[in-house]
Amino acid sequence: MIKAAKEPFMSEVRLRFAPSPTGYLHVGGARTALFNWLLARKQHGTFVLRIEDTDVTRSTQESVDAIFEGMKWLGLDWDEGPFFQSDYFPVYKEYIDRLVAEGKAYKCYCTVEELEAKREKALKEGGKPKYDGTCRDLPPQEDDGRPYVIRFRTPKEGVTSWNDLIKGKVSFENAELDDLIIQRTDGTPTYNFVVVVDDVTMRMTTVIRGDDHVNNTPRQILIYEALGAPVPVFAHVPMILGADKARLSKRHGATSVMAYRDMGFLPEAMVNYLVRLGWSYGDEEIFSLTDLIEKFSIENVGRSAGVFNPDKLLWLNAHYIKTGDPVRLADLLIPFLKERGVDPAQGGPDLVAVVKTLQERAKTMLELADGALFYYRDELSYDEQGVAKAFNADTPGLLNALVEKLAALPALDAGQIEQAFKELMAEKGIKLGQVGPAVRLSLSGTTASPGIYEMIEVLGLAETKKRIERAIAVLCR
RNA sequence: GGUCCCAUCGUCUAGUGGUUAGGACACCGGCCUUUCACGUCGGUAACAGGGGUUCAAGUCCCCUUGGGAUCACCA
Repeated sequence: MIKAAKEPFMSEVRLRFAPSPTGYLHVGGARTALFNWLLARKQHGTFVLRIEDTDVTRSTQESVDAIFEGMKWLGLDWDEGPFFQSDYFPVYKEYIDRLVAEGKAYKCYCTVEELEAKREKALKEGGKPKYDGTCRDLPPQEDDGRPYVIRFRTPKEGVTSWNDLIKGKVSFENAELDDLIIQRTDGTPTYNFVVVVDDVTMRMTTVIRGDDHVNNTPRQILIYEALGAPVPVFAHVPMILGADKARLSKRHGATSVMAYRDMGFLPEAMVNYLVRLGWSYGDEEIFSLTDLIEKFSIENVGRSAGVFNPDKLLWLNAHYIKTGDPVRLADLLIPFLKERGVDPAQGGPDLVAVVKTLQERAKTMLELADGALFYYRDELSYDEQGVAKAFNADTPGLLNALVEKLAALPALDAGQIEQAFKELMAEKGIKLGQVGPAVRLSLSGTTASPGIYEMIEVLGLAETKKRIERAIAVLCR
């Protein structure tokens, strides 16, 4: 008998991306999300999105929306969620009460001031700034109205270790850990506890997260054990650094994923770049999301931190613009064009045709937009140096002759246009260099543009004629 | 400072005891060419240092050095 494919197996992998909504989706978070998503997709598992908003004061709706927007842009969809931790406070409370009842957690009445003083004193005496356990062995007592936090009772001996999918075996002496607070004075639970409860209740099998959580992991494992829950497999992804090898931050440039969209990057370039930062597959450089689902493996993620290299991102972006579908690119280009005061829907050459002439000349959508502007502008400003070189007394005659030839063509395609140029050159006994640059300037206003034949074809006869005549009028006085 | 992690070209990396240490970005040069680009061919450039283990070490072990992370009633 064959089992239905949909039937859930205990072996099904479940992963999650769990950002805290306190800012935009940054490239590091995006990469973590991507790795989780890829592994889930590759193993036909489940990918969950969970918003870690237990810090109610720092969490914002704008940040939540920014995360959704970033995920959507990158093409990372989720199977369950989004779940918001703030919706589950009663659940956490229940688990905490259970630990207290079992003696695995206890109330601590030390005040913030007392703790601060102890920390400073310990530091001053060269000791470790750990909680000293003042309330750890207090006899159980009735509440007398004094505020308290709840601390997790960490074993004083033994070793906690795990086999990290990326880093290998990592071990901590329990004696190095102190009794962390799992519930604040105001009754809300803290991060290290909540993640564990959520990962337990959401049945996570694998946790891929940033390197900066390595030090939290032993505490969390201890909590899993106290809860009697299975411990998931961990994979700690190395950090992303700036050019100076310091943790990537705004001063290195944009860190928000959406900022890259606004700077004219394609999501596939971003995904490709991010996945290759720390992961590799032989000598291959170009990967689509579909390739990655097949080829990605967390074991091949490197252990060391990587420097974010904007140049390589740019190269990838140029690659995807060059090889991208012109129809899609044209569509994506419209907002950039509108920002520049051009609306292709209001007339002018076909945008898809325009894009085709520019694809291999643009590294970003911004460059593509800038390069496309001249096609839609009525008034061109002409590059002075170019004009000085390309225009002389013979130019008007040559240009007019060219227009006549173009007008006589049965069809205005690149092949025929080239033919017309050849005839003109033969008849006048000139080389292309004596007329080409002037045509280019007349049509585009610049010396760097798509091919002359391409431009004529895209602009069409009427517009080509108009532009050449205007150039003669303006430049040959 | 304690703890934990990391270490191959400038950068991303391949390498799993025996390689002329490979690829990619960037950079430099040739070619192509109607401009700018694209493309293409070629070049410069790395095993942090020191000890072991071994016939043999970029690969294994130790130390040093250098980076990074973390030590909250943040996540």
